[in-house]
Amino acid sequence: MPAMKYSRQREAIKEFLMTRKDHPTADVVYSNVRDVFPNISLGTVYRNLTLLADIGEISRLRLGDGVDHFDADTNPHYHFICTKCGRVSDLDIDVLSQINDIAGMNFNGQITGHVTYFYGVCGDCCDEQHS
Amino acid sequence: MPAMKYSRQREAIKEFLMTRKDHPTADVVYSNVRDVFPNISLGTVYRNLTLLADIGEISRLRLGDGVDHFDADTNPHYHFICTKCGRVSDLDIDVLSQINDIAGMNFNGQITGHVTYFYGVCGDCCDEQHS
DNA sequence: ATAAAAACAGTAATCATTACTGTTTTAGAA
DNA sequence: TTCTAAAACAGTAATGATTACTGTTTTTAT
Repeated sequence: MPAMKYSRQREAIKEFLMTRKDHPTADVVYSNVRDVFPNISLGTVYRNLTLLADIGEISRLRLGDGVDHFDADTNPHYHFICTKCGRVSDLDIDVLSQINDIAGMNFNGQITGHVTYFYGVCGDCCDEQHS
Repeated sequence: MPAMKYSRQREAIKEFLMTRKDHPTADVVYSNVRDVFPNISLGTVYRNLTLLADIGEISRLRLGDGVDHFDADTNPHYHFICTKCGRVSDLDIDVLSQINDIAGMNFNGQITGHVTYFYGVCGDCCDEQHS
């Protein structure tokens, strides 16, 4: 556990993430932060995303599409992923903590949490189907 | 969509999966089916697992640990993954279809399903802590 | 100013998974 | 039971996301 030092690259990564609510992948972060630091390396982006996630300043989302997404909003909340366009969006519902208890009823062990994401067709893709 | 032909390898893969309720990875399937078909290739295992999943005879689980797990039980059900030993087990609770409706309340789009897995400490790992 | 620790850019390595290639099986018809 | 086209195979190469390594540059506290 080495002491963390300030870095302009890390700040830029965090700042970029905060401007986006679509939970970009490391690659998207990379190509955008490149506008500010033209020769930042992809390794630096990955290292800092991992580092920020480890200290809890951002969160890493695994949504079953094979690539990690990152979110500057660390408040527990749920996500929706569109099966048509792949876009990720936030859902405005309370955390379903009661389902941990339901799951634990017939289970021999301790359930401390769950990961849930919803899927379907997003608003924009629904509109396209009607036109 | 080519017509599917019988294959002994595919049958062995399916049969092995049915003997296990711990949802093994492709690699585990590979090393076990190798006992019956000593020179089956890893590619064949992957191809058949994907094929079986596509026709709905098995299901593919993405539990956030970076590797795919496979399950011969295709009835919709939930899974638990132990944060200590990594073991995966089935949970005996009803499908929480009502949470799709809850999630859809403040959402502009159609929610058709969700993926949920629970985590915590399994029975065996709980026991170890007390000894 | 100095120096140790941390971070960097660039690149190589890893690991799960998929794609390719030439050979073998399967299955239905001759 | 041949024969033949399609499908599957074994073996291997390629892909793609992510992590690890290396020598250089920043940071930060003395």
